[in-house]
Amino acid sequence: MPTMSAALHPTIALLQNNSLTMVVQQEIERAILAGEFAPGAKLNEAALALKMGVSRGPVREAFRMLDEAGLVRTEKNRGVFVRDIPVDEAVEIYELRAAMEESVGRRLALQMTDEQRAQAESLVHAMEEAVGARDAHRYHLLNLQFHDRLVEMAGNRKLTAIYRKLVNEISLFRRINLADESLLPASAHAHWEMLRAIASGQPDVAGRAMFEHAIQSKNRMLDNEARRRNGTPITSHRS
Amino acid sequence: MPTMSAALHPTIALLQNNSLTMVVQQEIERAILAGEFAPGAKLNEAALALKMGVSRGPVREAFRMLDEAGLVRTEKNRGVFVRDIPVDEAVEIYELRAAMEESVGRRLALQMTDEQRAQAESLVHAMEEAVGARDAHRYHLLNLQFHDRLVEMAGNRKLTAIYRKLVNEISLFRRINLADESLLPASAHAHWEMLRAIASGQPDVAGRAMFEHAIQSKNRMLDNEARRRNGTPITSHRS
DNA sequence: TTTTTGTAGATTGTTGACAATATTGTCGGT
DNA sequence: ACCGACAATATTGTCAACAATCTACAAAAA
Repeated sequence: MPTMSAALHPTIALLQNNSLTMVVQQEIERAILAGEFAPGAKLNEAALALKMGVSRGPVREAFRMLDEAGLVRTEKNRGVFVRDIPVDEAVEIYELRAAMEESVGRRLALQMTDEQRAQAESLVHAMEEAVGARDAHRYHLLNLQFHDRLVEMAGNRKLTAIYRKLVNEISLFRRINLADESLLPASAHAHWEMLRAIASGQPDVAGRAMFEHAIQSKNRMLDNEARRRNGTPITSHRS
Repeated sequence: MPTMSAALHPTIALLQNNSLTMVVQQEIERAILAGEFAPGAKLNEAALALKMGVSRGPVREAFRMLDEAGLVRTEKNRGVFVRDIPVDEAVEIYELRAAMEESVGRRLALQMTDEQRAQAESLVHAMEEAVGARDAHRYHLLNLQFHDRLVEMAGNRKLTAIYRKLVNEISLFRRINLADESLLPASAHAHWEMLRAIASGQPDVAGRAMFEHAIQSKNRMLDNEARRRNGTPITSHRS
């Protein structure tokens, strides 16, 4: 019997490369990021194992991975809980992400290809369409994708991997953080500005643009947080 | 009976917070970073479990944590191996670290206290003593400590945690990377320059100083790598 | 009422056994 | 000597059972 390419049998390749631990880890991570487990919620080993049709061993191993990745927190003899990111840590993540995006901007100013720029521009176009359709959710997804692609284009895989982990963690912070629709047009415009800064070929300009954009994102988050604490009065937005 | 602070009973607190998995994870991590397991070496579950007097369960859970932390790599049905960082990934880590240190420099220029500066200066003094004693190993440790402290002083715990993971990973890259003694005096001088740039209070100057220092560290690594491939001719050093 | 104590149930921590897979060694054949 | 097939061994993947710990609730004491 001739050996056939595993690519032709995706299900076989799946089982060959993915241990139960990996499958369980990905499924729990997906569920957490999808909001199916709220931040602070307790994850029950036996219940999860039963639901996924495996024993507790793989579930426990998956828990250790998710803990190291920062998505859950483990308390000895008490269990694991979906992490609830405190505000100060969210601020730290936003600021660290800003520094990383600044670095990305500098790099892209020097090396972004025409094809890459076209790809990024098509994403902003799609964002504008989402704005026109008043589809804040779709806009949010495209926004995430836009930044992810830029980071990826910088070509530093380690940076990309860490950036994605940070994005995952920040998504655990107050999921009710959808920008209100009135801000979307300005946000779309800001993305054109970033691409223009990158296209200028000046690393400092591009880096500064991406940094400032990320800091504004942090400030919006802080505004939302303050509004929430004060009983949601509609305040003016920071610069 | 009044509840007593756990801090008064350190041994009790130790057992309460450390599961076997945690102990095993820390011990394996220590052994890897100490070079007791060479990069690429296979880690045998049963052997490790036997040596540490536990069953394979906690060892497997520790493996998943170390995998997520980037210290080992897991191949299904084949086992886990100490990661051997390829050159291109080492370059990525150095460049990412440079971006992070630039961010640290900027922040420190604005917020470093006199006490913190004195602490940093005392570390550089100790480094100069190590130079005088021709103690390259001690110099190396102080160098690591100096940068770690600066990063910590920036006050972003997330950044600090990720920085330390990067330092751990880079230590898996060609452990025979000790700088030759002739370079040490210049290196010590460079650290004074960084502190001076921070003390200037100008974020751009301080950030630039720390970035350049990190990039030089990357270039030294690349020089060593090239020398190794060419059969160790003594080349001139990059700027 | 409030606090404490004790017990039953549930949950996590750990272990050893079994199944699945990979690695090593052996034996003919060429 | 070299190569492939096949058995023997070792190692990893998974599971189910047992031990340790925590939680909830009720009874007893202050």
